[in-house]
Amino acid sequence: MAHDHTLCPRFENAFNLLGKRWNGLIIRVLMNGPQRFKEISDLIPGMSDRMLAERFKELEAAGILIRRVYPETPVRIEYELTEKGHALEPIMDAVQTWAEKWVE
Amino acid sequence: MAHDHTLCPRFENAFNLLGKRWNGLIIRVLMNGPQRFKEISDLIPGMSDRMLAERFKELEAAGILIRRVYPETPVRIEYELTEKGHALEPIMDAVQTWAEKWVE
DNA sequence: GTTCGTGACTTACTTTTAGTTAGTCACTAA
DNA sequence: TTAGTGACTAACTAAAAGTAAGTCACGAAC
Repeated sequence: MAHDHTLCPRFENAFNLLGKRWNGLIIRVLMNGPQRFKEISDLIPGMSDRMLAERFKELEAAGILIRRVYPETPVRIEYELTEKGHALEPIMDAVQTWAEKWVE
Repeated sequence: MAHDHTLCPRFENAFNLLGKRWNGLIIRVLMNGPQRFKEISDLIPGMSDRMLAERFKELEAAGILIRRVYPETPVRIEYELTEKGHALEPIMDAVQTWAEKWVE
């Protein structure tokens, strides 16, 4: 057998996150700073609230974002990228660059 | 209503591709040059042949790769990135960099 | 003081997508 | 003649996503 350019397991793991529907868009939207549930929902056309709630839980568990509760009246809840989440910015930028050149 | 940082439709479109399971890994593997069905299949653990065949069709339709048939005996079929596909390299590199720093 | 609206979800149900197993077809080697 | 390989395809089941409606706490409007 020849040499195998086997996949890096960290790379695979990264694409388990990014390669899941909506995650890229959610992260992209949060790059503009913390936002509330409804704001994000409004910015991503086609995504249902159910999906957004589900993704938030996964992304929080993965350490990409945090959920902050401000106990005002009415209560305000914001979602914000962690350092790990912000570190995805170069990826988002690269996608944007590619998309501008090659999409449509 | 405040300003809306609405999503760029090209970006959205790009993530329709990258945000689909297996696509990132398939593209990553093809960055190392043209490869055959079975080689790619062997390099991506957990992905079935059915999925690979389906993804190839989609990625070919999206202009990311081409299917080349070499009429030898036995016939040899290779999948190769197009220019558009190769242009995804900075994204793959950015994912790799992020993964090395933040995954596991 | 009851309905109306908003924000952040949850539940129940349907459809779509993915995973699993087996099969096909054209060869070639034993 | 049988077994194996490469590149798929078909049939079926399981998991994920989509859709619609509901909940709960509140505050404002009629």
